[in-house]
Amino acid sequence: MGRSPCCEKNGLKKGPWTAEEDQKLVDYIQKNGYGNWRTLPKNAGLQRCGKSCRLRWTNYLRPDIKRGRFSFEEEETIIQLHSVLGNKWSTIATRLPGRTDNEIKNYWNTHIRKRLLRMGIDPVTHSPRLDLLDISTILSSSFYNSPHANMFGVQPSVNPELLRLAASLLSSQQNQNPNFVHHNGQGNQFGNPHQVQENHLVQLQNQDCQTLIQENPSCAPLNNPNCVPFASDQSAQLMEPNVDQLPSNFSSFDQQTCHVNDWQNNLDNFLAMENYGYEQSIIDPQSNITSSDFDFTSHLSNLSTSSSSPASLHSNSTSYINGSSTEDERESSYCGNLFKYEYDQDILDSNYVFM
DNA sequence: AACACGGCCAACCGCCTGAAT
DNA sequence: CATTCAGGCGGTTGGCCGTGT
Repeated sequence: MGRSPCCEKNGLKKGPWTAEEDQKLVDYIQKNGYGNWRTLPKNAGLQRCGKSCRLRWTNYLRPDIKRGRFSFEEEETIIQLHSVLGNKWSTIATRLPGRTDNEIKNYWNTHIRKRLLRMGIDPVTHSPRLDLLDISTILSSSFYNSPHANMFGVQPSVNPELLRLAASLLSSQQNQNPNFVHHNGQGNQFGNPHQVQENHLVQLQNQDCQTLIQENPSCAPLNNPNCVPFASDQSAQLMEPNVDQLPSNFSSFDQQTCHVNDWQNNLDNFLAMENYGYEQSIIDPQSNITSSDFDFTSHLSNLSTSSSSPASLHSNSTSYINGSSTEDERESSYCGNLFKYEYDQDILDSNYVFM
C-alpha cells in the first residue's frame, strides 16, 4: 500500500509564496502555534499543502532565522561537521543557530563544495582528490627536484613499482588523449599554476588510483619522519622571477594572506598552497596512513592561529614557512591559509549583499 | 538593447521514520 | 503485528537575476 498524499492536491497553489500568504501564515502561527500542519492551511485560509506551509515557516518565516552570508567561522563548523556527519544537513543545522538545513545544504553545494574542489579536496571524503593525482609530476620529479620541494621539507621516496605502474598509466593516457602535454620539468616554474597543472595533469580513474595505492603503499611522505626542513642555503637557489611570470592571482594572495612584503616568502607560501592537495595525496609508509585517512578536521582546527601567522624568514634549518615549528603545524598552516584565501576570494568574487 | 548563459536558492518531490490506531 | 499518516529529511528542480557578449 503506497503512501497517501499529505493533503488533497487538487486546487492547491504551488510555487513562490506571496507576501499576503506569508502574512496569513505568520498571523495564524503567532496566534495558534503550529501543531497540526495538515489542518493548518485550511484554518489559516491558505490554498497550500501543509507540507508547503511547514517548509515556508521553517526555512523562511521563522522569527529566529539568521539571514546573510555565512561567516568564516560558520563555514569552518559546517566543514568540520560534514567531515564527520556527511550530508546530515538537519543535524549540522542544529549546531548553527538560525541557519536552516536547506540553507546549509544550498550553501554547501554552491560555495563550499566548489571551494574544496578548487583546493584539491574531495568534498565527499574530505581527503585529497585521488582522481587528480598528478602522476606525471611524480614521474618527471620536476616538483621534487625543484627548489620548491625544499620548502616543503620533502625528500622524495617514490616506490619504483609505483613509478612503473604510473608510467604505464601515463603512457596509455597520452596515447588516448592527443591534447595531453607532458611536463618535462624544464618549463617555467612560475607560470599560471592552474595552467601548468592542466597541461601535465593525468586524470586517473578512481579505481586506478585505489589500485595503485593499495598495491604500493609507499610513495612519499605524509608526516614522514624522513622529511627534513629546508635549509637556509637552499632558498638561495631560487631566482627572482620575472614579474609577469608570477601566478596570475599572486598579487591578491600577497596582500590578503601572508601579511609580509617579502616576495620570496609569499611566493613560497603560494606555491606550497597550490601544491598542498597534491602533496597530501601521498601515503606515509611509516604510519600506514592512507589518503582517505587525511584528517581535514584537525587541519581546520588550527585555522585561527595559522591564518594570521606571518611567513618566517629562511633564517635557519629548522624554521618552517609561517613560523610553524613542527611539520604538522606547517601542513596545517598551508591548509588553513589556503582555505582562508579561497574564502576571501569568494567574498571578493561574490555579489553577495551583506545584510 | 537584446539575448544567452550560469549561479543561486526557494520550493518541491519522494522516501524514511516513528507514533498512533 | 499491520496499517496509516504526520513530520522530517535529503536530493533535485525551476525560475529569478546578474553578467557577459
